Amino acid sequence: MKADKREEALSRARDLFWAKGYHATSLKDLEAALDMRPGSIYAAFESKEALFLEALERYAREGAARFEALRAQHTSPLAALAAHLRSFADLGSRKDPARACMMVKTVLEAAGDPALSGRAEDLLADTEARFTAAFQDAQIVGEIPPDLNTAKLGRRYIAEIGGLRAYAQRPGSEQAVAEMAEELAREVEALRV
Amino acid sequence: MKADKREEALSRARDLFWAKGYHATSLKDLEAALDMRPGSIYAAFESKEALFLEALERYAREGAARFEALRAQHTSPLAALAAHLRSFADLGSRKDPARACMMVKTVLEAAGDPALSGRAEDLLADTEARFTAAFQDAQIVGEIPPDLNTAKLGRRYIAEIGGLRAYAQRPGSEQAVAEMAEELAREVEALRV
DNA sequence: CTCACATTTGAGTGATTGCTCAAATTCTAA
DNA sequence: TTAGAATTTGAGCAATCACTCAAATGTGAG
Repeated sequence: MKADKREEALSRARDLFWAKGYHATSLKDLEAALDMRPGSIYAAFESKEALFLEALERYAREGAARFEALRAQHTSPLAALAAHLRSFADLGSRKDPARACMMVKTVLEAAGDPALSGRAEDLLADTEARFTAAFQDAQIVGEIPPDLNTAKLGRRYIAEIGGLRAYAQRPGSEQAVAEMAEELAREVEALRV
Repeated sequence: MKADKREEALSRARDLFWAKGYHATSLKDLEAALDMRPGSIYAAFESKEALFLEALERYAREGAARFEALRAQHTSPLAALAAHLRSFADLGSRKDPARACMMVKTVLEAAGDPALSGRAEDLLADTEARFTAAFQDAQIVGEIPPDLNTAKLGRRYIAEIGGLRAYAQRPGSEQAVAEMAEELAREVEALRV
């Protein structure tokens, strides 16, 4: 299979799995979404589980890239963290497959499946580490008080985003989500000395 | 089927569904957990979906009762809201089937199934309304400033709990969850005029 | 105890699950 | 143009899914 065709298929699989979750997505669904027959799917990806894991990996990588892009365009680490929160303000009006985070959805759905939940947990830990690193950098450049616990800030930050995006999954929450994203961004900015 | 036997079966079903989610729970699993044969399950409960909905309803009712009990034992509405947050401090050491909220898990897992996600959304809205009402009462008795938006406070409060409990689902989070619950409780208390 | 009724049983239903593989098709290079 | 390799096809596999129902068992009244 050609490399870009494979990427395209992986994107579609990511969208399907993100929207419906692992168990509710059948191979019939995947066949239709990827426009591939079972044999081709199993030739390109090892199994439904392996395809899911690769799609999840891709989802996490894209999210990390978006955050790193914000870090690159903001000199201030704190400004990047605030901008990242503000990027969820329009969560309600996006065409995304789901509003909640695919890693969080996986940890909650696949609690009994170590291969899936374990990988999702690791990817969430990586994500949290990136947020914590940004708070550390903010502390190093003197943006936030030196006595603040950056690990605690990172945990709180990722928990806050998880809560916001799970809330956003509820219908009619668009306005509330926009307000809450702005409120969270201001709270991060209020850490500035 | 005797009434208390039915209640017992419903409790076990709630635990199984709460732990594994709707799709990952098979009728075989339920037969074993309830110690009932398929015919009896279908005689007592209409279908797997109806059983799940009744179990979810029960979960929500129990959660509401716990919060109302806290409200009854605290004269101060704000103290009840803070105590409720502190009740999640030991989330990590409990024997509960799962650490995340079953209603949130359902909204995220059953996004494509209106019967399930719709009911879970409604129950979450009820829960949010109870929190909002507590903030309103706090405002009425003059515990918090009269210019605060209690609907906003209620939304933020339930989103915060959702985030905390989803975070708690990750392994090794016990200590962090205890700290975060305490931190959230103090922030609610800090609203006091 | 007996009988009528209510409940439980579990083998078995058709549908669907993730997945396989021989055959058909497409691609590559000489 | 053509032979050989690589890929795709889709009918069909065994296993499992949610669920049914005739038969067995349990229950309460007389």
